[in-house]
Amino acid sequence: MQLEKIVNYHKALADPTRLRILLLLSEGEMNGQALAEKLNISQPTVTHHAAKLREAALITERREKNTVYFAQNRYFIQQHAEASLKFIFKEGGKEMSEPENAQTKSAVIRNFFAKDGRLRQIPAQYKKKLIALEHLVEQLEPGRKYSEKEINEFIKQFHEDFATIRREFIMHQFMYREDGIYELNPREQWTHWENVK
Amino acid sequence: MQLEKIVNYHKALADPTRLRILLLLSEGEMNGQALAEKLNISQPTVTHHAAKLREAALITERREKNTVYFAQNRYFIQQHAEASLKFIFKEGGKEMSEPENAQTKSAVIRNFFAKDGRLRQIPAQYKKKLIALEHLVEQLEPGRKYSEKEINEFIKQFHEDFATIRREFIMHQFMYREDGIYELNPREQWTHWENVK
DNA sequence: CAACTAATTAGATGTTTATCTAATTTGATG
DNA sequence: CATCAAATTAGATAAACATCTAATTAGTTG
Repeated sequence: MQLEKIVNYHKALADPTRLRILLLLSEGEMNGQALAEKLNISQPTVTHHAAKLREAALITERREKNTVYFAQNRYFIQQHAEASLKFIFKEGGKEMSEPENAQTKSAVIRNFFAKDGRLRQIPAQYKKKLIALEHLVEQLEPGRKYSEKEINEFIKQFHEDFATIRREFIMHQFMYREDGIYELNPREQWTHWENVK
Repeated sequence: MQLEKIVNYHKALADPTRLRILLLLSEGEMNGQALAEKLNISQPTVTHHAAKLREAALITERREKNTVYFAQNRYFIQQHAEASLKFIFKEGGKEMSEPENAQTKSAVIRNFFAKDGRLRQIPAQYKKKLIALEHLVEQLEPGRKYSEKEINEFIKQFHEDFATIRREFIMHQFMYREDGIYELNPREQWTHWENVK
């Protein structure tokens, strides 16, 4: 449900300790112990808050040996802030209808992809960008594990800026990365399916 | 303290009932009883939540006879959302130095405004947008009250999308609106002066 | 002022949650 | 496999909070 998500976003930010964690992370990633020390709290407390922040998708984690590095997920922080305002101001009611949606989709693909299938440019507008990204990931094999090099090669077929696009794949949850291995996420996790449902 | 304010903002929004109140108010003002009925909660509960929302300046109240009408305070809701993101992303620390600032400013004006004074396009980048907006509002008379129509006419001299720009004027605290009457805010309230101080 | 209506305050109750210490798990490394 | 380091889980405690009913206040109107 829409409402619940927004509540959780604000709950996540409605605590001074968590805000201070995010503030520290604005300078770069940090591991649990470092946070505990900086904030003068116990490690379990950090774990507790990290869990809340993770649930709301406000941070990302990266495991190296046995230490976990936390980082801001700027993208989702911003995304949720926006969604929240839209909700309160009720600018969410007037969504595209399904057919209109499908129409937009093919229009975007026509406009942004060349005949040979290459992506002319990355759309700046949010929804269009998602459509373009989706069009790309649909050409990956579900379940297959890709190395970073393979992903780069794949993207380069369509666009020279593979680094940006690879990052967007992760950011919008089209793919999941662990230890340099990339894998397609199930469709239900793709970012804009949230919007549509 | 900065932190505390932001926490309170998110606490205010971190409750489903309060969000639903705001949602109802997005359609216009409402009194306590009506809210209680719509939401299926007791009147004291409404009072309780109204107090929280009022503390965070997210609603305004108007008393008529013995009934109190609540309304969204869209302006502050947006303002706090913005402040919150700025805080988390720490866009308060690394400011431009004054001379650099002045230089950037005239460069932005040169680039975004045509010879005849019209705004070619609204800058997408945050700081540049602020500079452009400031340049516009500087041409309004301090202390004078403008009707919405007058504001629209004023903006149309510079750019066709008066609705967006009018909204930005409010959003960034260049102007204050009440009952359709617009007035310039004192310079100290303009958004980016916060950053500079 | 009596009666009415809407709102607020008081006080009670149950739930959520931030934090701690102690115990356990995870992963790496001698 | 024993040890070490970092993180997590379990469990306890205290504070914060959402909600209710009952009592009170504020304001209006016959």
